[in-house]
Amino acid sequence: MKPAMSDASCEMLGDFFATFAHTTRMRIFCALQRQPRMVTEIAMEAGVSITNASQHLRLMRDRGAVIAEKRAQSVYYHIADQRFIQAAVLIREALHERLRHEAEQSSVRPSRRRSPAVSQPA
Amino acid sequence: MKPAMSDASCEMLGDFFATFAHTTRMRIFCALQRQPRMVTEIAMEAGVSITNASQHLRLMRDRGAVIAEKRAQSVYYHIADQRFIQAAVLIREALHERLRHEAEQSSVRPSRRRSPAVSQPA
DNA sequence: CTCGTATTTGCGAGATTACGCAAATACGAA
DNA sequence: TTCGTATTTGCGTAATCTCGCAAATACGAG
Repeated sequence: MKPAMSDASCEMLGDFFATFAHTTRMRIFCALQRQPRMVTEIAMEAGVSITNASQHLRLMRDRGAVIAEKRAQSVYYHIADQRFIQAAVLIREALHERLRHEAEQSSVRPSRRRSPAVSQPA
Repeated sequence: MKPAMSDASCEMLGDFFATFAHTTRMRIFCALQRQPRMVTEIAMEAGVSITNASQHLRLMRDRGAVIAEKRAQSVYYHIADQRFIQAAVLIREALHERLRHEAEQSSVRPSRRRSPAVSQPA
């Protein structure tokens, strides 16, 4: 029964998912999808302080999600790998689809919790 | 300058990434890729207590990452959407590739931090 | 060198998350 | 119903994360 992914891979992936597990960092990620940006711009687009943007960017950089490049007196950041964007797209589609289904459900049956708890056998 | 993703989408995606932002949950995710499993099995494969597995599973279920189904006296869990697996594969490949590159680099230059800090212009 | 812009860092408080333990449920079998 | 297996929940503590503020750097322009 060999694991599909080693323990090390699981830890690495878990850490990486944590990189995007924050609304602000996800907003930063979105902003960078369009083009490289300097910290001040990123902070503005994400609606946070420059200090805070820098803190999040450091975390993302340390985990390999983004890459920093110095140009003149500014530091420009860009996404490290296009596959991160592809992955986010896949997830977003799946979540949106689920939202649509839930919307349909709730028009028939009144709401309950965020996701169906345990489906009972028919 | 319209956002590639709305604020709501960013929050939703951020929350979702948090769902996998933990080594144990990633291990659970791996275990479930092979086939549906009951809590006891999951706990064993992930190397955690049953209580703890149940706690993580609840979080994952509430966020729509996995689906629970009752069979006899057990509850079987499975991954809610194949795209989550595809996304993880994309990310894993990107990270592994980066690891390989870093390994090559470090055989030339001694290591420093986890990711290159700021690349200097040539 | 001195100034000003751009970014990073140290630090502490507040908020959130993780996990063990004990107790509560759920439910099929006898 | 009573028992036993399977799972969930409540709760308190420990660990981690987030963010603002002040201070430190980095560096091009004058």
